[in-house]
Amino acid sequence: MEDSNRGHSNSSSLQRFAPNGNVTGPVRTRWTPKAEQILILESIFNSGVVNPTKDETATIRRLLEQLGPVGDANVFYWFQNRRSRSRRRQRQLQASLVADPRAAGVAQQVGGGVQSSSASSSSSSAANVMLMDDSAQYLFSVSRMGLMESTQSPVVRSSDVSQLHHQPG
Amino acid sequence: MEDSNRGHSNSSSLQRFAPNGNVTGPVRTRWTPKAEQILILESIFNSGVVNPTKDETATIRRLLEQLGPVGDANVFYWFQNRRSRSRRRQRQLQASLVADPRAAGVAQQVGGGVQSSSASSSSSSAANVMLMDDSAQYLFSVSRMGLMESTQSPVVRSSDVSQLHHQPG
DNA sequence: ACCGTATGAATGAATG
DNA sequence: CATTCATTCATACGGT
Repeated sequence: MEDSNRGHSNSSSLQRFAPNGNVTGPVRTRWTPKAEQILILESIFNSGVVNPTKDETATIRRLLEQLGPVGDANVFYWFQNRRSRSRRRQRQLQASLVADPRAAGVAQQVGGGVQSSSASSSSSSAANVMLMDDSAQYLFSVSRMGLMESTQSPVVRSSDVSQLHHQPG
Repeated sequence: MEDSNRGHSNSSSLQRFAPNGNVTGPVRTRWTPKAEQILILESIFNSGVVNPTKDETATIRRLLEQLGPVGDANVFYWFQNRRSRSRRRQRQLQASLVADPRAAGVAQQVGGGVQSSSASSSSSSAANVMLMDDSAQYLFSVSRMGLMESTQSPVVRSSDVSQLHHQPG
């Protein structure tokens, strides 16, 4: 009963009833990451892992899973969206400061800002380590688990999430 | 001196404090479009431009900017929400009249209702020109400014059909 | 003063 | 990776 890998549909708490009081509705299927999960994800992202490999994704998923139900697809989507949004913000920010140099310096927290190249999870190396609060312990767990070393065991657990495009409507 | 093309927060002296006098962080004030701005936006939307490209968005923003502070993001969000809600209302209306055929005929004004799915800003062509009130002058301005003539470089997408991951390993 | 609605903003999920 | 859709959150605003 490997219910893990696929995109997880939130099924815990938060029951939603139809506006007319009809309960026939299929109670929301979108993953809502918990605050701690987001913290972990952002820590990882900020640590330089902006585009995790398949196994890294699985590892991260396993980590997050300890705090609540989540699937590989969710993690994958999260990083994809994060990169995209990061880049967008970066561009907008750039444009803004070209248009108005006075805005320079304010540079509010818009995200780490992924390296422009095809940074396929430049894992270790010159990762721009930023904040090191409580969530750091999770990162340690990660490194211990081998996220940084991609020491993937030859255990092919049929965890091939290959096609995740078949989500129930 | 165009100080911003990014999501604009209302800068018109609307500082907001929590009811208890507590300044709860980043008082995120949201953009409140002026009546004339909404008129322009709806005119454009009704003229068939339901999904403006990036440069069209910039042009529209510039237009609106003459009536008050606004950013590209605001315009982007506006069209996105307009499309979404237009569709949603259309759906609900449909559902309603399937459920209760007696409701047919009332067909209240629920909005333009984007004609089809992939209507990627079918700008000119057979745009369903509807109302031609005062706001039409703005539209003329728009067309003069070249909103309809997206002189955009050929967008070649990498479209490498990224499965889940494609690591160079 | 509260409450319900309209709507700007954010983000997960998908598609190309 | 870019763009889009759907759903949800947050809030400005009008009604009672």
